[in-house]
Amino acid sequence: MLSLNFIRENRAVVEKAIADKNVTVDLDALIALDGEVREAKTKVDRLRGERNAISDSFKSADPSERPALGAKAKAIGAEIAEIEGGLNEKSEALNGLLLRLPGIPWEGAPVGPDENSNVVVRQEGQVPQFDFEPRDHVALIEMNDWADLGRITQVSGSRQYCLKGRLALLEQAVMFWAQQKLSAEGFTMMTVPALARPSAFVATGHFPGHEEEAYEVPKDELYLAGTGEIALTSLHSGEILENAQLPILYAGYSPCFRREAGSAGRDVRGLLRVHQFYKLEQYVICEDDAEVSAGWHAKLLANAEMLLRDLEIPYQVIEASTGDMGLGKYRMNDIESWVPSLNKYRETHSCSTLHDWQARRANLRWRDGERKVRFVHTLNNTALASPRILVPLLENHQTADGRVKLPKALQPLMGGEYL
RNA sequence: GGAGAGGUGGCUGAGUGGUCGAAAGCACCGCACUCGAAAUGCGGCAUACGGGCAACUGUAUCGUGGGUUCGAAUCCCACCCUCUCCGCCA
Repeated sequence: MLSLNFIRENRAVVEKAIADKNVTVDLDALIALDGEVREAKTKVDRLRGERNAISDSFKSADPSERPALGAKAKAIGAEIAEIEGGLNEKSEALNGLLLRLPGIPWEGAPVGPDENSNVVVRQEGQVPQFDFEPRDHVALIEMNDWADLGRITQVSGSRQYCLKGRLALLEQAVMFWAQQKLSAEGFTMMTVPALARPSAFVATGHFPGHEEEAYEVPKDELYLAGTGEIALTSLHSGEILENAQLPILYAGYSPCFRREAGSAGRDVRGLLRVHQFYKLEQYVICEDDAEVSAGWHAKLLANAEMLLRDLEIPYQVIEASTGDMGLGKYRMNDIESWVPSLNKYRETHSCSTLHDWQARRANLRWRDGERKVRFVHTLNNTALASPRILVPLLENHQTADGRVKLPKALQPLMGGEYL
């Protein structure tokens, strides 16, 4: 969310952001509504002041004057109610538009309407050269009986999976390993619920707009989150954090649910795109200084790269374009891991800086050195999302005989060189 | 699920219809005292929106939303949340 003050004073900047982010918002209507709301509010405030003055004089007034005072106050009350009727409607409309307004992207982001404008920043690690025909992860799984990808659909439908045996163990191992790594980097481990209220989805920016991508639990007015970010952002909502509390570093672990509406037929094979997965998420709340949050952005990216390096998975870092980065984001860098069977890199991580766009929605603030109250900056990046990460993990480390050689980092936890 | 209690400022906690944005204490900040500190004394200390160059000022906020009233932290209704006991349960 942007402040109305900022919108009034930087209209051209907002217009450019709307265009660059490839969204449609009626800015003219928004600005007109803002004017109307403010005008009505001023009027109501003045009337309330008058009525308060009458009420204050009520007790000291001569009893014979009281009925007249009461009638006058009541008349003002009616006037207020009338104006307020329209005012509520207008502020709701205004708020609706405000929630759809994009954050201002950073100047360095490539400008373009969608992911085709993304830029590869760099590639790391050695793409494996196999002297045999490499198998895809589904073939490896079937050879080794590492999952049930068929039967489970009769229980839960498509895009479901059931990890089995050593692969099920590997998922736990790699998560625990990553959790320890992040803890060592100063992140506080948090397990957070996937079930959340609509307000939490609004705070992150998922609502309004992406309702179709979330599972709904109507009986309890809850939705299933597709990322731990949703719980973590609202965890401190409404608070004013003290200077000394910042930065807050969380390593959030949660189940994640995505309906994958609109991606029918895409990545239906295997573990790449599923409805339920588990994600360890890096999450930062810091002061609203662009340099400070840029520093954390770099750190979150470096952490993710450290994990991939230790997992011996080749990857590339993407600078997301304005049209691809999402409504509220200031900057987004995806990391794509090498998937041999597809002969290309696929997204496994997404690192985002939101500046104060989410903080305003979540009403999440801090008190600076001069005791002034300001909104914080929020950032998040994947640490590890499974089972997607298992795809490059299996495929990049496969051997000619259909086994998988574990990266050294995981060998102690798994008790051997091979899965 | 059943029965009961309760939600007030950073914290504790007073306040059951008006002068209450809210006593008091703690914490915090400033000043005085001190070589320095402690103790003590004095003062300050919520947030949002609007008006004013400013001093300042108007409105709203006592879990949330409605209602009653000239006037609501205080009365009524709904919801949310917390706690206690019972039941159920991984």
